[in-house]
Amino acid sequence: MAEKQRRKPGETREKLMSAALTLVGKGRHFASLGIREVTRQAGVVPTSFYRHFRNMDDLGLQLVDELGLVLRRMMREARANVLQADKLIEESVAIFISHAQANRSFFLFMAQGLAGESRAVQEGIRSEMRFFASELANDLRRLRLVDHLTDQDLDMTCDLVVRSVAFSLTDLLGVSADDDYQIEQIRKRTTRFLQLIFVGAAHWQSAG
Amino acid sequence: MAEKQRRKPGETREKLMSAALTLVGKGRHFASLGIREVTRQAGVVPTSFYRHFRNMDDLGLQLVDELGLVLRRMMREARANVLQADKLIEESVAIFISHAQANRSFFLFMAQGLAGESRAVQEGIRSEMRFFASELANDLRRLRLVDHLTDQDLDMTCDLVVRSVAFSLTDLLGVSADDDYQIEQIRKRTTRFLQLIFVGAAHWQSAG
DNA sequence: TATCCGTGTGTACAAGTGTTCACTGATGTG
DNA sequence: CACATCAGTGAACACTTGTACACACGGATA
Repeated sequence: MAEKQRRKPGETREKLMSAALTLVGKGRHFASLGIREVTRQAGVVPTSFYRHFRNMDDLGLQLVDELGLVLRRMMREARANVLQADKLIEESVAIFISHAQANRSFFLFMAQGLAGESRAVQEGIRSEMRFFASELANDLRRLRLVDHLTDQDLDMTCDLVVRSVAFSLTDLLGVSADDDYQIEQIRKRTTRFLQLIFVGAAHWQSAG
Repeated sequence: MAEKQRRKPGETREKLMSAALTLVGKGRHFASLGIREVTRQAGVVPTSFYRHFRNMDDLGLQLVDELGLVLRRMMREARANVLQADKLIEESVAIFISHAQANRSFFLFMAQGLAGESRAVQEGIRSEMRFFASELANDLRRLRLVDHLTDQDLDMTCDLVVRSVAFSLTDLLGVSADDDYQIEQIRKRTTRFLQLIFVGAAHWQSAG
């Protein structure tokens, strides 16, 4: 009989969460994962699951919280590294893509969750995106690059930006992680999307 | 013992496909559906499934084909109804939303499939979206509204338009089907997104 | 008319599922 | 030190799952 493994507090919890992410990273959809499957991947007995989560939806919700941390780290890096305003879009997109690659499973989970089966997870991810968009709006206001836009129009613009980038996720995650050529294409295309949007924003007043 | 039910050819096949859609419409994720579950919903014995599909992925692929038909019907209606160029965006969005409501489960399936678990379904949906975008580009070219754009830039613009609309799906399908207020908000927001994009396209030359 | 084939049916089975339960040992607290 | 709590374990449960098989029937074909 195997000995009971005593671990650092919270270690099994993390193992379970990252086991779920691993399975998602292997191409499975989060909605199709089962408790036994996840515990098996985590190298833990099925009953341990209930010590940390009530069910898979619960685990999903806690993953969303961690996703929030990943996004905040990304924002921080972007703020620190994007120095010249004229390269703002290009560099931001590059940072986004490198984060998406470094946390592939996480972003995969996010893309899945947007149309997922748990309403709560769905709402959580949506809320993270709203937060992201509003932070972006604040940054742009601070940089005084968009003074001609009303707050409302700026919010809309940032919303569209975040959506476009999020959609690029589905492109990015659809290609193999080391297909540099394809990834470069996606980077370029996303960059041009954002440039197009900001050109629109720059002339919005006259058209609105 | 129940008599064997003789049905029109292809009837059971359709029943199975629409049973899957029904379950999706009830909030389930396609990736989590099982063969028995679908056959149960269809009122058919499990073994019948194999007469028409090899597995659930196969059924998904055939749903994608039908989705293509829905999208083409939508395009046809849009071409027939959008008469005045100045209302082009508004009316197109309105038509899209009404179709999305009328075929809620179908579009739900589409939104799910974009980050789904079957690579083939994913690619199929992506391909439908590309087709949609290229048709849109052709229409715009024909209307001579965007003569200043290169073909490539027009394609990019249409790609962005289609993505933005597709993303609105996740908003739309997230609210209750009879929440007219919310739906109206989504309609307005999507319309403004597209207007912003086209303002960008209109000034793209000078900025490109 | 005889025959084949497509399609629907019931039965069967091994494997996997979520969840409960009672048990065990380490850890921190009084 | 005694003890409650937390977090791990294995066994057991009733149930569902995918899939195989043999069979039945109606319509098309020869």
